[in-house]
Amino acid sequence: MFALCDCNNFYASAERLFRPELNGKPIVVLSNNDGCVIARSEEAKACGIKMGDPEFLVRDLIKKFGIEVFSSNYVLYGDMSERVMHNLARWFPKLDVYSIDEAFGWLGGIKGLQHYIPEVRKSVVRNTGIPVSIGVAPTKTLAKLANKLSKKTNGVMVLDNDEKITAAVKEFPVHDLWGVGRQHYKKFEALGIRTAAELRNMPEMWFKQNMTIMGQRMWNELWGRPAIPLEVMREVKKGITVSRSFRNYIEDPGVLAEALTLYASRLAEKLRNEKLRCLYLQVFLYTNKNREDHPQHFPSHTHKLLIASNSTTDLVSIAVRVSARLFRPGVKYRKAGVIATGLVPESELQLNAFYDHDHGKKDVVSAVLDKLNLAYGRGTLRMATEGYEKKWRLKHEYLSQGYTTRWSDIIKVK
DNA sequence: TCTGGGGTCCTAGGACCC
DNA sequence: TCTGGGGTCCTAGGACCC
Repeated sequence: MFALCDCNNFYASAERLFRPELNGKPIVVLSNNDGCVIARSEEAKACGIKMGDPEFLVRDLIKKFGIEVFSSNYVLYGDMSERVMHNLARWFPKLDVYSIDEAFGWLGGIKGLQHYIPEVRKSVVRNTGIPVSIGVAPTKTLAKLANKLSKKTNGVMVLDNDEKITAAVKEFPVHDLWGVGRQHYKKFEALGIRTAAELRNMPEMWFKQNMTIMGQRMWNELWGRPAIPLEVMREVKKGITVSRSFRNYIEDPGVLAEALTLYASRLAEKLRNEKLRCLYLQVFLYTNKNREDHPQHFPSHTHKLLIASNSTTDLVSIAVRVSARLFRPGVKYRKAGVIATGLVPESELQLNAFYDHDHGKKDVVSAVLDKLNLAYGRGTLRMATEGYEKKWRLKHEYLSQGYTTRWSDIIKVK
């Protein structure tokens, strides 16, 4: 049996934990650049704010209901997430951390789940202050479904026999199923398939033909046969991305180079943190696809490195060079990013016989960079091409404090 | 004026290999 | 008239996830 544990309204709950006067009040958390709503308390949902709503379109609702607004504070959410996962890990023989606010727990032969699961839930809420919901079923897909249903009751739903599963899928809307997005839903709608029960009654081959092998797995999972295994070692990443929207449009290649310098520097830091180097560096630019009156341009290029690297100077110089080639005059760019792929462990550096490598000099520079920036704050020492003014930098007008990660921000008790 | 960021997996097609 | 079979690697694009 699998348990899917999910934090309720995670970012909103994390913000409210340190502002208890907001209990019972509507609050929302905005995406980076204060662009759109990515988390809502139950009270905010009741005000009619929807997931993904652009902030400027719901500004009137926010004012009308006095909704408290927060910018994303990922340092805080990351730290709270660690606490929740640490607590969950004590209750399950194996834990598969699936996202910042969700984990699959494997229950092995644990008996008496109807009593055990509520205990898990109570313990996590007591120890972290974050409310969680838990759904239990024989497969991951059904556990996700049980979890959704649990949110309407007391936060726990255990589907441990066929009768309970059949009852649960009977009226469950297909678009709420794990693995069904907008495109698949459109197809189901055209065929008149509304519920999970109706969907799983389709033949296996129909799933395979219409939804590739992913659909075939879903079909098996809906019938209680596990097709998606637990992944306890999820941390081996395939790629690492740093990308951001700009506060304003960028139309100047020099300013674009500033942004790419910052992103590539952050990417190099992330690689070094994970003790990885990359063999490929992809650079991409985006225009605003919501503006039909703007010329659109989504160029991208993947550069192959001769030797895998995680050095700031290497990645920055490639990113700046590539971005200059991708840039087209007269286009308003909205977003840019860098993606590192072909990741290899730092310890397994493969040298190139035809390349005059630097015998580790760049590693020394990177180490100095990391040491100074750790001691004196991120960005203390940086590449000159990053610029000084940075008018394109993210908007973060409603940022809360680093309550659990910065000494000066710790809450004082009178 | 104002619409996020970071991922995964799958498929198809091209280039290349023997 | 009629031009193989079996691979790998890479890229681009689609769909989905939180």
